[in-house]
Amino acid sequence: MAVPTLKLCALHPAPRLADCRHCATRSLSVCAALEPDELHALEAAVTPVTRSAGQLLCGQGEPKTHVFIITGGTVKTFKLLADGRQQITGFLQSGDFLGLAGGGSYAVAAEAVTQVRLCQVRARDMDALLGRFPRLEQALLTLARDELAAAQEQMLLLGRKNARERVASFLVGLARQAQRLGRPAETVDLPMTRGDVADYLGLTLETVSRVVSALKREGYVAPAGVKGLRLAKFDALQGIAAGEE
Amino acid sequence: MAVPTLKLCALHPAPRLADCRHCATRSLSVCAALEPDELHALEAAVTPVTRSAGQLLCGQGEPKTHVFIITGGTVKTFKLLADGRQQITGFLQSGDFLGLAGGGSYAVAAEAVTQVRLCQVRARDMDALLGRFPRLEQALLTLARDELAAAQEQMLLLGRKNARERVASFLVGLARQAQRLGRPAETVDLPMTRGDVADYLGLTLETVSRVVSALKREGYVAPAGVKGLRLAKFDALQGIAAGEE
DNA sequence: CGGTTCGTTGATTCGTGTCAAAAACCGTGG
DNA sequence: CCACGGTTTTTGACACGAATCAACGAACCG
Repeated sequence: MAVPTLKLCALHPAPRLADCRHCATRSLSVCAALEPDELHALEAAVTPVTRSAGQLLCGQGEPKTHVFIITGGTVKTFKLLADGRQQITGFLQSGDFLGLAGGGSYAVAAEAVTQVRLCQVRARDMDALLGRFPRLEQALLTLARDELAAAQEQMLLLGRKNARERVASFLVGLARQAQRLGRPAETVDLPMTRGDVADYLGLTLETVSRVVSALKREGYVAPAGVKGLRLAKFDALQGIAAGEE
Repeated sequence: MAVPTLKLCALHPAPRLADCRHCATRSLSVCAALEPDELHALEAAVTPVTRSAGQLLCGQGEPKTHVFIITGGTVKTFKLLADGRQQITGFLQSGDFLGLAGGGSYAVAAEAVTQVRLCQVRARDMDALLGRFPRLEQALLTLARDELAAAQEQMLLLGRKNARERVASFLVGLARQAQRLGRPAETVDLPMTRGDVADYLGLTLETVSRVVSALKREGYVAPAGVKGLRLAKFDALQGIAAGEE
Protein backbone atom coordinates (compact mmCIF):
# COMPACT_ATOMS: atom_id res chain seq x y z
CA MET A 1 0.00 0.00 0.00
CA ALA A 2 1.74 3.16 -1.21
CA VAL A 3 1.21 6.62 0.26
CA PRO A 4 0.04 8.62 -2.72
CA THR A 5 -1.30 11.46 -0.65
CA LEU A 6 2.15 12.97 -0.51
CA LYS A 7 2.54 12.87 -4.27
CA LEU A 8 -0.96 14.22 -4.71
CA CYS A 9 -0.25 17.15 -2.42
CA ALA A 10 2.89 17.91 -4.36
CA LEU A 11 0.86 18.18 -7.54
CA HIS A 12 -2.04 20.05 -5.98
CA PRO A 13 -0.94 22.24 -3.06
CA ALA A 14 -4.58 23.25 -2.65
CA PRO A 15 -7.47 21.31 -4.26
CA ARG A 16 -7.32 23.10 -7.60
CA LEU A 17 -10.53 24.01 -9.40
CA ALA A 18 -11.51 22.30 -12.60
CA ASP A 19 -11.11 24.11 -15.88
CA CYS A 20 -13.82 22.38 -17.91
CA ARG A 21 -13.62 25.01 -20.63
CA HIS A 22 -10.19 23.86 -21.74
CA CYS A 23 -10.56 20.19 -20.83
CA ALA A 24 -9.33 17.97 -23.65
CA THR A 25 -11.58 15.07 -22.71
CA ARG A 26 -14.77 17.13 -22.47
CA SER A 27 -15.86 16.26 -25.99
CA LEU A 28 -15.50 12.55 -25.14
CA SER A 29 -17.60 12.63 -22.00
CA VAL A 30 -21.09 13.50 -20.76
CA CYS A 31 -19.78 17.01 -20.12
CA ALA A 32 -20.07 17.58 -23.88
CA ALA A 33 -23.84 17.80 -23.38
CA LEU A 34 -23.57 21.02 -21.40
CA GLU A 35 -23.77 24.53 -22.82
CA PRO A 36 -20.92 26.95 -22.03
CA ASP A 37 -22.86 28.71 -19.28
CA GLU A 38 -23.92 25.39 -17.72
CA LEU A 39 -20.30 24.36 -17.58
CA HIS A 40 -19.72 26.82 -14.75
CA ALA A 41 -22.09 24.92 -12.51
CA LEU A 42 -20.24 21.71 -13.30
CA GLU A 43 -16.86 23.29 -12.59
CA ALA A 44 -18.07 24.30 -9.16
CA ALA A 45 -18.99 20.70 -8.35
CA VAL A 46 -15.88 19.05 -9.77
CA THR A 47 -12.66 18.28 -7.92
CA PRO A 48 -9.74 17.03 -10.04
CA VAL A 49 -7.83 14.26 -8.30
CA THR A 50 -5.18 11.68 -9.18
CA ARG A 51 -4.70 8.15 -7.98
CA SER A 52 -1.72 5.86 -8.47
CA ALA A 53 -1.80 2.36 -9.92
CA GLY A 54 -3.37 -0.21 -7.63
CA GLN A 55 -5.39 2.22 -5.54
CA LEU A 56 -9.03 1.43 -4.87
CA LEU A 57 -11.41 4.16 -6.04
CA CYS A 58 -14.58 2.63 -4.63
CA GLY A 59 -15.62 -0.66 -3.09
CA GLN A 60 -18.49 -2.84 -4.22
CA GLY A 61 -21.65 -2.23 -2.21
CA GLU A 62 -20.33 0.88 -0.48
CA PRO A 63 -22.58 3.96 -0.36
CA LYS A 64 -22.21 5.96 -3.56
CA THR A 65 -20.68 9.16 -2.21
CA HIS A 66 -18.97 10.24 -5.43
CA VAL A 67 -19.05 9.66 -9.15
CA PHE A 68 -16.06 10.18 -11.43
CA ILE A 69 -15.16 11.10 -14.96
CA ILE A 70 -11.86 9.64 -16.11
CA THR A 71 -9.56 12.21 -17.70
CA GLY A 72 -6.38 10.15 -17.95
CA GLY A 73 -5.07 6.63 -17.38
CA THR A 74 -6.98 3.36 -17.09
CA VAL A 75 -9.41 2.14 -14.42
CA LYS A 76 -10.84 -1.35 -14.01
CA THR A 77 -14.26 -2.05 -12.53
CA PHE A 78 -14.91 -5.49 -11.08
CA LYS A 79 -17.01 -7.76 -8.92
CA LEU A 80 -15.73 -10.38 -6.49
CA LEU A 81 -17.00 -13.69 -5.17
CA ALA A 82 -16.42 -14.72 -1.57
CA ASP A 83 -13.46 -16.97 -2.45
CA GLY A 84 -11.66 -14.29 -4.44
CA ARG A 85 -12.78 -15.10 -7.96
CA GLN A 86 -12.90 -11.82 -9.86
CA GLN A 87 -14.88 -10.64 -12.86
CA ILE A 88 -13.75 -7.39 -14.42
CA THR A 89 -16.77 -5.65 -15.95
CA GLY A 90 -14.89 -2.97 -17.84
CA PHE A 91 -11.73 -0.98 -18.45
CA LEU A 92 -12.42 2.77 -18.28
CA GLN A 93 -10.41 5.44 -20.07
CA SER A 94 -10.55 9.16 -20.78
CA GLY A 95 -14.13 10.37 -21.04
CA ASP A 96 -15.66 7.33 -19.35
CA PHE A 97 -18.09 7.75 -16.50
CA LEU A 98 -17.60 5.82 -13.26
CA GLY A 99 -20.53 5.27 -10.91
CA LEU A 100 -23.41 4.96 -13.35
CA ALA A 101 -24.63 1.47 -12.47
CA GLY A 102 -27.01 0.83 -9.60
CA GLY A 103 -28.70 3.17 -7.18
CA GLY A 104 -27.40 4.36 -3.83
CA SER A 105 -24.39 2.09 -3.64
CA TYR A 106 -21.61 1.14 -6.02
CA ALA A 107 -22.58 -1.90 -8.08
CA VAL A 108 -18.93 -2.64 -8.82
CA ALA A 109 -15.59 -1.88 -7.24
CA ALA A 110 -13.08 0.25 -9.14
CA GLU A 111 -9.30 0.26 -9.04
CA ALA A 112 -6.67 2.29 -10.86
CA VAL A 113 -4.75 0.13 -13.34
CA THR A 114 -2.26 2.90 -14.14
CA GLN A 115 -1.85 6.30 -12.58
CA VAL A 116 -5.15 8.04 -13.33
CA ARG A 117 -6.60 11.53 -13.40
CA LEU A 118 -10.23 11.85 -12.36
CA CYS A 119 -12.89 14.49 -12.05
CA GLN A 120 -14.59 13.72 -8.76
CA VAL A 121 -18.16 14.87 -8.15
CA ARG A 122 -20.17 14.28 -5.02
CA ALA A 123 -23.14 12.09 -5.82
CA ARG A 124 -25.62 14.55 -4.30
CA ASP A 125 -24.11 17.37 -6.36
CA MET A 126 -24.42 15.24 -9.47
CA ASP A 127 -28.09 14.59 -8.69
CA ALA A 128 -28.62 18.33 -8.29
CA LEU A 129 -26.98 18.99 -11.65
CA LEU A 130 -29.16 16.34 -13.26
CA GLY A 131 -32.23 18.06 -11.88
CA ARG A 132 -31.12 21.47 -13.13
CA PHE A 133 -29.92 20.44 -16.59
CA PRO A 134 -32.22 18.12 -18.54
CA ARG A 135 -29.58 17.96 -21.24
CA LEU A 136 -27.23 16.28 -18.80
CA GLU A 137 -29.85 13.80 -17.69
CA GLN A 138 -30.56 12.99 -21.32
CA ALA A 139 -26.86 12.47 -21.99
CA LEU A 140 -26.60 10.16 -19.00
CA LEU A 141 -29.58 8.15 -20.19
CA THR A 142 -28.02 7.78 -23.63
CA LEU A 143 -24.79 6.72 -21.97
CA ALA A 144 -26.58 4.18 -19.81
CA ARG A 145 -28.36 2.74 -22.85
CA ASP A 146 -25.07 2.36 -24.69
CA GLU A 147 -23.39 0.80 -21.68
CA LEU A 148 -26.26 -1.63 -21.41
CA ALA A 149 -25.82 -2.65 -25.04
CA ALA A 150 -22.09 -3.10 -24.44
CA ALA A 151 -22.80 -5.21 -21.37
CA GLN A 152 -25.06 -7.46 -23.43
CA GLU A 153 -22.33 -7.85 -26.02
CA GLN A 154 -20.00 -8.89 -23.22
CA MET A 155 -22.56 -11.45 -22.02
CA LEU A 156 -22.46 -12.98 -25.49
CA LEU A 157 -18.69 -13.14 -25.23
CA LEU A 158 -18.65 -14.66 -21.74
CA GLY A 159 -21.46 -17.10 -22.37
CA ARG A 160 -20.80 -18.33 -25.89
CA LYS A 161 -17.37 -17.48 -27.29
CA ASN A 162 -14.25 -19.66 -27.02
CA ALA A 163 -10.89 -18.43 -25.76
CA ARG A 164 -9.60 -17.40 -29.19
CA GLU A 165 -12.76 -15.47 -30.02
CA ARG A 166 -12.69 -13.76 -26.63
CA VAL A 167 -9.13 -12.50 -27.00
CA ALA A 168 -9.79 -11.35 -30.58
CA SER A 169 -12.92 -9.51 -29.42
CA PHE A 170 -10.93 -7.87 -26.65
CA LEU A 171 -8.24 -6.61 -29.01
CA VAL A 172 -10.78 -5.32 -31.54
CA GLY A 173 -12.63 -3.60 -28.72
CA LEU A 174 -9.44 -1.94 -27.50
CA ALA A 175 -8.76 -0.73 -31.03
CA ARG A 176 -12.22 0.83 -31.22
CA GLN A 177 -11.70 2.48 -27.85
CA ALA A 178 -8.36 3.86 -29.06
CA GLN A 179 -10.02 5.19 -32.19
CA ARG A 180 -12.65 6.95 -30.11
CA LEU A 181 -9.83 8.69 -28.23
CA GLY A 182 -8.32 9.86 -31.50
CA ARG A 183 -5.45 7.38 -31.52
CA PRO A 184 -4.68 5.06 -34.43
CA ALA A 185 -6.66 1.81 -34.30
CA GLU A 186 -3.73 -0.12 -35.75
CA THR A 187 -1.87 -0.46 -32.47
CA VAL A 188 -3.40 -0.98 -29.05
CA ASP A 189 -1.89 -0.46 -25.64
CA LEU A 190 -2.27 -3.10 -22.94
CA PRO A 191 -1.62 -1.31 -19.65
CA MET A 192 -3.29 -4.12 -17.69
CA THR A 193 -1.71 -7.46 -16.74
CA ARG A 194 -2.53 -10.79 -18.38
CA GLY A 195 -4.37 -11.64 -15.20
CA ASP A 196 -6.61 -8.59 -15.60
CA VAL A 197 -7.33 -9.49 -19.22
CA ALA A 198 -8.20 -13.00 -18.07
CA ASP A 199 -10.54 -11.69 -15.36
CA TYR A 200 -12.23 -9.54 -17.99
CA LEU A 201 -12.65 -12.41 -20.47
CA GLY A 202 -13.59 -15.15 -18.02
CA LEU A 203 -10.37 -17.09 -18.65
CA THR A 204 -7.11 -17.81 -16.80
CA LEU A 205 -3.99 -15.78 -17.37
CA GLU A 206 -2.25 -18.83 -18.83
CA THR A 207 -4.94 -19.26 -21.46
CA VAL A 208 -4.77 -15.58 -22.40
CA SER A 209 -0.99 -15.81 -22.69
CA ARG A 210 -1.24 -18.93 -24.86
CA VAL A 211 -3.83 -17.42 -27.19
CA VAL A 212 -1.88 -14.18 -27.62
CA SER A 213 1.22 -16.23 -28.40
CA ALA A 214 -0.75 -18.23 -30.99
CA LEU A 215 -2.10 -15.05 -32.60
CA LYS A 216 1.47 -13.72 -32.81
CA ARG A 217 2.73 -16.97 -34.33
CA GLU A 218 -0.02 -16.82 -36.95
CA GLY A 219 0.74 -13.21 -37.83
CA TYR A 220 -2.51 -11.66 -36.61
CA VAL A 221 -0.70 -9.46 -34.11
CA ALA A 222 2.86 -8.31 -33.52
CA PRO A 223 4.55 -6.75 -30.49
CA ALA A 224 4.51 -2.95 -30.54
CA GLY A 225 6.32 -0.90 -27.94
CA VAL A 226 6.69 -2.17 -24.38
CA LYS A 227 3.11 -3.21 -23.62
CA GLY A 228 1.42 -2.78 -26.97
CA LEU A 229 0.30 -4.88 -29.90
CA ARG A 230 0.00 -4.06 -33.58
CA LEU A 231 -3.12 -5.58 -35.12
CA ALA A 232 -1.68 -6.68 -38.44
CA LYS A 233 -4.81 -8.36 -39.84
CA PHE A 234 -7.58 -6.29 -38.33
CA ASP A 235 -10.39 -7.59 -40.53
CA ALA A 236 -9.37 -11.18 -39.92
CA LEU A 237 -9.34 -10.50 -36.18
CA GLN A 238 -12.83 -9.05 -36.44
CA GLY A 239 -13.87 -12.24 -38.20
CA ILE A 240 -12.47 -14.37 -35.40
CA ALA A 241 -14.15 -12.13 -32.84
CA ALA A 242 -17.51 -12.53 -34.57
CA GLY A 243 -17.19 -16.31 -34.48
CA GLU A 244 -17.04 -16.87 -38.24
CA GLU A 245 -15.80 -20.36 -38.91
CA MET B 1 -45.20 -20.54 -37.85
CA ALA B 2 -48.69 -20.08 -36.40
CA VAL B 3 -51.14 -17.42 -37.55
CA PRO B 4 -51.84 -15.49 -34.36
CA THR B 5 -53.41 -12.57 -36.13
CA LEU B 6 -56.67 -14.44 -36.27
CA LYS B 7 -56.63 -15.07 -32.57
CA LEU B 8 -55.58 -11.50 -31.92
CA CYS B 9 -58.45 -10.15 -34.00
CA ALA B 10 -60.82 -12.30 -32.04
CA LEU B 11 -59.62 -10.74 -28.82
CA HIS B 12 -59.39 -7.21 -30.17
CA PRO B 13 -61.89 -6.55 -32.98
CA ALA B 14 -60.48 -3.05 -33.29
CA PRO B 15 -57.14 -2.00 -31.75
CA ARG B 16 -58.50 -1.24 -28.31
CA LEU B 17 -57.18 1.74 -26.39
CA ALA B 18 -55.08 1.23 -23.32
CA ASP B 19 -56.63 1.75 -19.91
CA CYS B 20 -53.54 2.68 -17.93
CA ARG B 21 -55.64 3.90 -14.99
CA HIS B 22 -56.76 0.40 -14.11
CA CYS B 23 -53.67 -1.44 -15.32
CA ALA B 24 -52.55 -4.00 -12.75
CA THR B 25 -48.91 -3.87 -13.83
CA ARG B 26 -48.61 -0.08 -13.78
CA SER B 27 -47.12 -0.03 -10.30
CA LEU B 28 -44.44 -2.48 -11.46
CA SER B 29 -43.34 -0.50 -14.51
CA VAL B 30 -41.97 2.90 -15.53
CA CYS B 31 -45.59 4.01 -15.92
CA ALA B 32 -45.71 4.28 -12.13
CA ALA B 33 -43.62 7.46 -12.44
CA LEU B 34 -46.43 9.35 -14.17
CA GLU B 35 -49.03 11.50 -12.47
CA PRO B 36 -52.71 10.77 -13.18
CA ASP B 37 -53.02 13.59 -15.71
CA GLU B 38 -49.82 12.55 -17.48
CA LEU B 39 -51.21 9.07 -17.84
CA HIS B 40 -53.63 10.32 -20.50
CA ALA B 41 -50.76 11.25 -22.77
CA LEU B 42 -49.31 7.79 -22.33
CA GLU B 43 -52.63 6.11 -23.04
CA ALA B 44 -52.83 7.97 -26.32
CA ALA B 45 -49.46 6.58 -27.38
CA VAL B 46 -49.98 3.01 -26.23
CA THR B 47 -51.40 0.13 -28.25
CA PRO B 48 -52.08 -3.10 -26.36
CA VAL B 49 -51.11 -6.15 -28.39
CA THR B 50 -50.65 -9.87 -27.83
CA ARG B 51 -48.17 -12.29 -29.35
CA SER B 52 -48.15 -16.07 -29.16
CA ALA B 53 -45.27 -18.24 -28.00
CA GLY B 54 -42.37 -18.35 -30.44
CA GLN B 55 -43.15 -15.12 -32.23
CA LEU B 56 -40.34 -12.65 -32.81
CA LEU B 57 -41.01 -9.21 -31.32
CA CYS B 58 -37.95 -7.49 -32.73
CA GLY B 59 -34.77 -8.51 -34.50
CA GLN B 60 -31.25 -7.65 -33.43
CA GLY B 61 -29.90 -4.60 -35.25
CA GLU B 62 -33.23 -3.64 -36.77
CA PRO B 63 -34.33 0.01 -36.54
CA LYS B 64 -35.99 0.65 -33.20
CA THR B 65 -39.53 1.47 -34.36
CA HIS B 66 -41.28 0.51 -31.13
CA VAL B 67 -40.63 -0.08 -27.47
CA PHE B 68 -42.76 -2.32 -25.28
CA ILE B 69 -43.88 -2.76 -21.72
CA ILE B 70 -44.68 -6.36 -20.83
CA THR B 71 -48.04 -6.78 -19.10
CA GLY B 72 -48.34 -10.56 -19.17
CA GLY B 73 -46.37 -13.66 -20.09
CA THR B 74 -42.62 -14.10 -20.57
CA VAL B 75 -40.29 -12.68 -23.23
CA LYS B 76 -36.67 -13.62 -23.87
CA THR B 77 -34.08 -11.20 -25.26
CA PHE B 78 -31.02 -12.65 -26.96
CA LYS B 79 -28.05 -12.15 -29.22
CA LEU B 80 -26.84 -14.55 -31.89
CA LEU B 81 -23.48 -15.43 -33.44
CA ALA B 82 -23.16 -16.20 -37.15
CA ASP B 83 -23.14 -19.97 -36.59
CA GLY B 84 -26.28 -19.97 -34.47
CA ARG B 85 -24.82 -19.85 -30.98
CA GLN B 86 -27.25 -17.94 -28.79
CA GLN B 87 -26.88 -15.91 -25.62
CA ILE B 88 -30.08 -14.97 -23.84
CA THR B 89 -29.57 -11.66 -22.05
CA GLY B 90 -32.76 -11.71 -20.03
CA PHE B 91 -36.23 -13.05 -19.37
CA LEU B 92 -38.80 -10.24 -19.20
CA GLN B 93 -42.07 -10.38 -17.29
CA SER B 94 -44.91 -8.09 -16.28
CA GLY B 95 -43.70 -4.53 -15.77
CA ASP B 96 -40.43 -5.01 -17.63
CA PHE B 97 -39.40 -2.58 -20.35
CA LEU B 98 -38.29 -3.88 -23.76
CA GLY B 99 -36.18 -1.68 -26.02
CA LEU B 100 -34.07 0.20 -23.50
CA ALA B 101 -30.59 -0.86 -24.61
CA GLY B 102 -28.78 0.89 -27.42
CA GLY B 103 -29.72 3.83 -29.58
CA GLY B 104 -31.58 3.80 -32.86
CA SER B 105 -31.61 0.05 -33.36
CA TYR B 106 -32.44 -2.92 -31.18
CA ALA B 107 -29.34 -4.14 -29.33
CA VAL B 108 -30.95 -7.54 -28.83
CA ALA B 109 -33.64 -9.61 -30.45
CA ALA B 110 -36.77 -10.49 -28.49
CA GLU B 111 -39.08 -13.47 -28.74
CA ALA B 112 -42.22 -14.48 -26.88
CA VAL B 113 -41.56 -17.51 -24.66
CA THR B 114 -45.23 -17.89 -23.73
CA GLN B 115 -48.24 -16.04 -25.02
CA VAL B 116 -47.61 -12.44 -24.00
CA ARG B 117 -49.49 -9.19 -23.58
CA LEU B 118 -47.59 -6.03 -24.45
CA CYS B 119 -48.08 -2.31 -24.44
CA GLN B 120 -46.59 -1.15 -27.71
CA VAL B 121 -45.34 2.43 -28.08
CA ARG B 122 -43.78 3.91 -31.18
CA ALA B 123 -40.20 4.90 -30.43
CA ARG B 124 -40.71 8.46 -31.65
CA ASP B 125 -43.79 8.80 -29.44
CA MET B 126 -41.77 7.51 -26.50
CA ASP B 127 -39.07 10.09 -27.18
CA ALA B 128 -41.73 12.80 -27.26
CA LEU B 129 -43.12 11.61 -23.93
CA LEU B 130 -39.62 11.62 -22.45
CA GLY B 131 -39.19 15.22 -23.56
CA ARG B 132 -42.51 16.26 -22.05
CA PHE B 133 -42.29 14.43 -18.75
CA PRO B 134 -38.98 14.70 -16.90
CA ARG B 135 -40.35 12.28 -14.34
CA LEU B 136 -40.52 9.59 -17.02
CA GLU B 137 -37.00 10.29 -18.20
CA GLN B 138 -35.79 10.07 -14.63
CA ALA B 139 -37.59 6.75 -14.17
CA LEU B 140 -36.03 5.39 -17.33
CA LEU B 141 -32.58 6.46 -16.18
CA THR B 142 -33.09 4.72 -12.85
CA LEU B 143 -34.27 1.65 -14.72
CA ALA B 144 -31.25 1.71 -17.02
CA ARG B 145 -28.92 2.02 -14.02
CA ASP B 146 -30.53 -0.97 -12.35
CA GLU B 147 -30.45 -3.00 -15.55
CA LEU B 148 -26.79 -2.17 -15.91
CA ALA B 149 -26.08 -3.42 -12.40
CA ALA B 150 -28.01 -6.61 -13.18
CA ALA B 151 -26.02 -7.06 -16.38
CA GLN B 152 -22.79 -6.78 -14.41
CA GLU B 153 -24.03 -9.40 -11.98
CA GLN B 154 -24.73 -11.67 -14.96
CA MET B 155 -21.19 -11.06 -16.25
CA LEU B 156 -19.89 -12.36 -12.93
CA LEU B 157 -22.06 -15.44 -13.36
CA LEU B 158 -21.02 -16.08 -16.96
CA GLY B 159 -17.35 -15.36 -16.42
CA ARG B 160 -16.62 -16.93 -13.07
CA LYS B 161 -19.34 -19.25 -11.72
CA ASN B 162 -19.52 -23.00 -12.32
CA ALA B 163 -22.59 -24.84 -13.61
CA ARG B 164 -24.03 -25.54 -10.17
CA GLU B 165 -23.61 -21.94 -9.04
CA ARG B 166 -25.17 -20.67 -12.26
CA VAL B 167 -28.29 -22.78 -11.93
CA ALA B 168 -28.66 -21.88 -8.25
CA SER B 169 -28.28 -18.18 -9.12
CA PHE B 170 -30.91 -18.53 -11.82
CA LEU B 171 -33.43 -20.12 -9.47
CA VAL B 172 -32.81 -17.55 -6.74
CA GLY B 173 -33.18 -14.79 -9.32
CA LEU B 174 -36.48 -16.22 -10.52
CA ALA B 175 -37.71 -16.34 -6.95
CA ARG B 176 -36.85 -12.66 -6.47
CA GLN B 177 -38.61 -11.81 -9.71
CA ALA B 178 -41.68 -13.73 -8.55
CA GLN B 179 -41.61 -11.88 -5.25
CA ARG B 180 -41.51 -8.54 -7.07
CA LEU B 181 -44.66 -9.60 -8.91
CA GLY B 182 -46.38 -10.36 -5.62
CA ARG B 183 -46.12 -14.14 -5.89
CA PRO B 184 -44.64 -16.39 -3.23
CA ALA B 185 -40.87 -16.76 -3.56
CA GLU B 186 -41.04 -20.37 -2.40
CA THR B 187 -42.02 -21.78 -5.76
CA VAL B 188 -40.83 -20.58 -9.16
CA ASP B 189 -42.32 -21.19 -12.57
CA LEU B 190 -40.11 -22.23 -15.49
CA PRO B 191 -42.05 -21.40 -18.64
CA MET B 192 -38.88 -21.59 -20.76
CA THR B 193 -37.21 -24.77 -22.02
CA ARG B 194 -34.02 -26.25 -20.63
CA GLY B 195 -32.38 -25.04 -23.81
CA ASP B 196 -33.40 -21.46 -23.06
CA VAL B 197 -32.11 -21.73 -19.51
CA ALA B 198 -28.83 -23.06 -20.92
CA ASP B 199 -28.58 -20.19 -23.40
CA TYR B 200 -29.14 -17.78 -20.52
CA LEU B 201 -26.51 -19.36 -18.28
CA GLY B 202 -23.86 -20.06 -20.92
CA LEU B 203 -24.24 -23.84 -20.58
CA THR B 204 -25.73 -26.70 -22.61
CA LEU B 205 -29.21 -28.00 -22.00
CA GLU B 206 -27.76 -31.35 -20.92
CA THR B 207 -25.68 -29.70 -18.21
CA VAL B 208 -28.68 -27.71 -16.97
CA SER B 209 -30.75 -30.88 -16.84
CA ARG B 210 -28.03 -32.74 -14.95
CA VAL B 211 -27.57 -29.96 -12.39
CA VAL B 212 -31.30 -29.61 -11.77
CA SER B 213 -31.51 -33.38 -11.30
CA ALA B 214 -28.65 -33.24 -8.83
CA LEU B 215 -30.29 -30.39 -6.88
CA LYS B 216 -33.49 -32.45 -6.72
CA ARG B 217 -31.60 -35.55 -5.55
CA GLU B 218 -29.95 -33.47 -2.81
CA GLY B 219 -33.24 -31.99 -1.66
CA TYR B 220 -32.56 -28.37 -2.57
CA VAL B 221 -35.51 -28.26 -4.95
CA ALA B 222 -38.61 -30.35 -5.60
CA PRO B 223 -41.01 -30.48 -8.56
CA ALA B 224 -44.01 -28.16 -8.18
CA GLY B 225 -46.85 -28.14 -10.67
CA VAL B 226 -46.22 -28.91 -14.31
CA LYS B 227 -43.24 -26.65 -15.03
CA GLY B 228 -42.43 -25.33 -11.58
CA LEU B 229 -39.94 -25.95 -8.80
CA ARG B 230 -40.24 -25.53 -5.06
CA LEU B 231 -37.07 -24.09 -3.53
CA ALA B 232 -36.94 -26.20 -0.38
CA LYS B 233 -33.66 -24.84 1.00
CA PHE B 234 -33.70 -21.27 -0.20
CA ASP B 235 -30.87 -20.01 2.01
CA ALA B 236 -28.65 -22.92 1.05
CA LEU B 237 -29.37 -22.21 -2.61
CA GLN B 238 -28.40 -18.59 -2.07
CA GLY B 239 -25.17 -19.82 -0.55
CA ILE B 240 -24.43 -21.97 -3.58
CA ALA B 241 -25.31 -19.06 -5.89
CA ALA B 242 -22.88 -16.79 -4.05
CA GLY B 243 -20.06 -19.31 -4.46
CA GLU B 244 -19.55 -20.08 -0.79
CA GLU B 245 -17.50 -23.23 -0.43
C1' DC C 1 22.45 -6.83 -7.98
C1' DG C 2 18.90 -9.49 -5.41
C1' DG C 3 13.96 -9.72 -4.83
C1' DT C 4 9.54 -9.48 -6.68
C1' DT C 5 6.14 -9.38 -10.10
C1' DC C 6 4.79 -10.66 -14.60
C1' DG C 7 4.75 -13.50 -18.73
C1' DT C 8 5.54 -17.79 -21.21
C1' DT C 9 5.43 -22.63 -21.90
C1' DG C 10 4.72 -27.60 -20.77
C1' DA C 11 2.35 -31.67 -18.55
C1' DT C 12 -1.69 -33.17 -16.69
C1' DT C 13 -6.47 -32.90 -14.80
C1' DC C 14 -11.17 -31.86 -14.76
C1' DG C 15 -15.60 -29.78 -15.85
C1' DT C 16 -18.47 -29.23 -19.26
C1' DG C 17 -19.57 -30.15 -24.18
C1' DT C 18 -20.79 -33.56 -27.61
C1' DC C 19 -23.07 -37.49 -29.31
C1' DA C 20 -26.55 -40.85 -28.69
C1' DA C 21 -30.63 -43.16 -27.05
C1' DA C 22 -34.46 -43.76 -24.25
C1' DA C 23 -38.13 -41.80 -21.46
C1' DA C 24 -41.52 -38.31 -20.43
C1' DC C 25 -44.55 -34.97 -21.96
C1' DC C 26 -47.95 -32.58 -24.96
C1' DG C 27 -51.33 -31.36 -28.07
C1' DT C 28 -54.24 -33.53 -31.56
C1' DG C 29 -57.40 -36.41 -33.57
C1' DG C 30 -59.49 -40.88 -33.95
C1' DC D 1 -60.36 -42.21 -23.53
C1' DC D 2 -56.44 -43.65 -25.85
C1' DA D 3 -53.25 -43.80 -29.83
C1' DC D 4 -49.99 -40.97 -32.16
C1' DG D 5 -46.15 -37.90 -33.72
C1' DG D 6 -43.34 -34.39 -32.33
C1' DT D 7 -40.94 -32.02 -28.88
C1' DT D 8 -38.60 -31.80 -24.58
C1' DT D 9 -36.13 -33.88 -20.87
C1' DT D 10 -33.23 -37.13 -18.83
C1' DT D 11 -29.34 -40.07 -18.59
C1' DG D 12 -25.07 -42.32 -20.18
C1' DA D 13 -20.47 -42.76 -22.54
C1' DC D 14 -16.90 -40.31 -24.28
C1' DA D 15 -14.14 -36.20 -26.06
C1' DC D 16 -12.11 -31.93 -25.70
C1' DG D 17 -11.01 -27.15 -24.33
C1' DA D 18 -9.60 -24.65 -20.79
C1' DA D 19 -8.04 -24.93 -15.83
C1' DT D 20 -4.55 -26.34 -12.82
C1' DC D 21 0.02 -27.26 -11.35
C1' DA D 22 4.71 -26.39 -12.14
C1' DA D 23 9.00 -24.53 -13.86
C1' DC D 24 11.55 -21.08 -15.96
C1' DG D 25 12.80 -16.61 -18.07
C1' DA D 26 12.11 -11.59 -18.54
C1' DA D 27 11.19 -7.17 -16.82
C1' DC D 28 11.15 -4.10 -13.18
C1' DC D 29 12.69 -1.69 -9.01
C1' DG D 30 14.74 -0.34 -4.97
